[in-house]
Amino acid sequence: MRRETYNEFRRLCQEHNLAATHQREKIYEALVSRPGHYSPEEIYEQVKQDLPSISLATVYKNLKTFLHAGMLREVSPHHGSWRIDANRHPHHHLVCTHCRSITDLDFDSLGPVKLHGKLPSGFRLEKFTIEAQGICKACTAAETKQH
Amino acid sequence: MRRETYNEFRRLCQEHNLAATHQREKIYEALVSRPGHYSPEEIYEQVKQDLPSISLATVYKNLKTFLHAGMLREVSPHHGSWRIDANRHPHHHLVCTHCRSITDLDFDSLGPVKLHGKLPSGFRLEKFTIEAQGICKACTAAETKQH
DNA sequence: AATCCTTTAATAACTATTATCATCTGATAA
DNA sequence: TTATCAGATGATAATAGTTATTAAAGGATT
Repeated sequence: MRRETYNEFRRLCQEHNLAATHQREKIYEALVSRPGHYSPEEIYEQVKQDLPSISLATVYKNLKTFLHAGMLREVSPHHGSWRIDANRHPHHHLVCTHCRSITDLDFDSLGPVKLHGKLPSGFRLEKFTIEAQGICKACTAAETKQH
Repeated sequence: MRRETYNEFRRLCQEHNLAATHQREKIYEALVSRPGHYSPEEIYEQVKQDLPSISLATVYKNLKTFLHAGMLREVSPHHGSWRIDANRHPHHHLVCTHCRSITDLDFDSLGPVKLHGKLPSGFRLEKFTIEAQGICKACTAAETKQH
């Protein structure tokens, strides 16, 4: 691992009161040293090359730990369950990051995406999708009721 | 079901050579008659109120059938596996709808999202996310090689 | 009614994820 | 150094979500 990455990892662990273990180091490295956004399984495979005895559960657990500490983020708020869209008209989505509900937002509510320059060569664009992420009405209500 | 919806359902089935069965009718209705975007399990629960003996597998199978026929769409190309993002700088994503790979796109490559008017009342916006969906370089290459 | 093809329901199988728990590790104090 | 202890790990069981299998039911056509 590059010294810079290593120092950052140590710093982040210290900041969040996490032991900077060998396993965590390699998991972190597997994430930041490569360009894509990988699944736990892929990260596991990568780390296993250095630490053959690591457990998949350790990968999952530490990813959760890192996320919870704010060291990492989820790429998308809607993994985990398959959602179907029966609306054939162009539209956007409002996504509640709390209850994961998804509702439609009129196409005209948002301006078009403007591309500055070009996309990476070789990528064949089909469309831009915009999601408005936040907390829905119901969740906001439930929250304020609690306090 | 509203007559209009029913007719549309019949038409769509005919168009795609699908038997317009009772089960399919109710599944379709469960999707279009309500505002949100539901999971197979939720659709199953809804349909069960009319057809108590329907099987969850039937729901899955017909959702796939509808999708394949183009009668419906998936809300997101990346449900199914959890992806982690270690890039703490603001950025967008390029998503390949074929191999499901996700790579970063510079924040400055795209202009800001413009909101015309207001979002539905009660929704507390955290951020807009933009995804560029399409076919990545590797998949395009693999495709052309085949033909 | 007999035949054929499609669809369905039940359920087994599989994959992704989470929980459990015994063991191990590293830090600190004795 | 050893004893202690909290936290981390690895093995694996448990669960949730999804897909595959298969026997039976339904519907159209002969």
